Amino acid sequence: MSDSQKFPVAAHALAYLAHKGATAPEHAISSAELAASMPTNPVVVRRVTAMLARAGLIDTRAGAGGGAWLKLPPSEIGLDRVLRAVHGCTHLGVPPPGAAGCPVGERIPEAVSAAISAADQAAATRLSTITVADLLSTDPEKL
Amino acid sequence: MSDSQKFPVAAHALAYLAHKGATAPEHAISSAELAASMPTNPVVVRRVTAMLARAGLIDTRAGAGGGAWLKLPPSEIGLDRVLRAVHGCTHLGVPPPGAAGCPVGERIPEAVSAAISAADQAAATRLSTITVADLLSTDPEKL
DNA sequence: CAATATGTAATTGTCGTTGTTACGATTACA
DNA sequence: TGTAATCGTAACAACGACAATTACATATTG
Repeated sequence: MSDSQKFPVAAHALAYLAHKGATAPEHAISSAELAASMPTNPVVVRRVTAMLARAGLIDTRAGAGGGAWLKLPPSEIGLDRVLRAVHGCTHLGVPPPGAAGCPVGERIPEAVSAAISAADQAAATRLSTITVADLLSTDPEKL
Repeated sequence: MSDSQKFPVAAHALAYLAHKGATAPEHAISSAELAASMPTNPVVVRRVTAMLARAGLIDTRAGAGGGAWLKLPPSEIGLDRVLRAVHGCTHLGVPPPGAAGCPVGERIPEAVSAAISAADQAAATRLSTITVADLLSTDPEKL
């Protein structure tokens, strides 16, 4: 599996919505405007916003004057939820199968897998301490 | 950038060396044997062991009876060092450049970048609590 | 000298992602 | 009711990264 830019794009989009005060259908932001702020392609943005909508973080509406808006206050959207929304993980790799025959050697892959999962969870836990609102603060208090 | 299997391969190789008691040149394990335990290609293993050697975790020797052996006790090799040795990271993505013009929007990418770095560091810190020796323990006390 | 083994370059095939176009469905507004 | 705007998604090509493989110079043992 290859690297994906979905998480940074999602985080940027949510921060942009928060910055623009898009918290209701009347203030929806179009994928074209979000894409211009990256900058990237509107379709790329819609692919991500569709996932964020499925995760319940935003709502979207088609049609003239449509677009996306936040369903929650920016201070209540932890980045771990954003990562999960786009099916992200740390991508540290997948353990090799492990050769059959050696009783000890066969267990190495699952131990490596457990270590990767632990790292994955640690990253998610750290991201949970950062919210979309934090992405807009001018001071670098979040590190 | 695509996913890399370097970290799992490195972790597996180190655990295999520890399991085989390869702690001195006389007990060197060849890349062919390591590759067979994955299983993968010997060249893939050598690419990784070369990085581990540069990081000072193992030593290697060419020639008949050559191969790789550990330079440190397995209990002193934290997996964060292994990850750094293979130049690994969480691969959460790279923030988009951010469109020029909006003074607030321009700062979003660096905020996202800081969040990704924080997640990266959290993952490394978690991996530092797991050693190569832990990968061989039969009980799943590491999670 | 022959056999074994590393380190690295070059090549190929595969796979995932991005960017793009296209299209049907939905919505606002005149 | 008609027109324009907008989403969601499919289809496609271009691109890049990686694994696997072959090849070879170098190093070491016996």
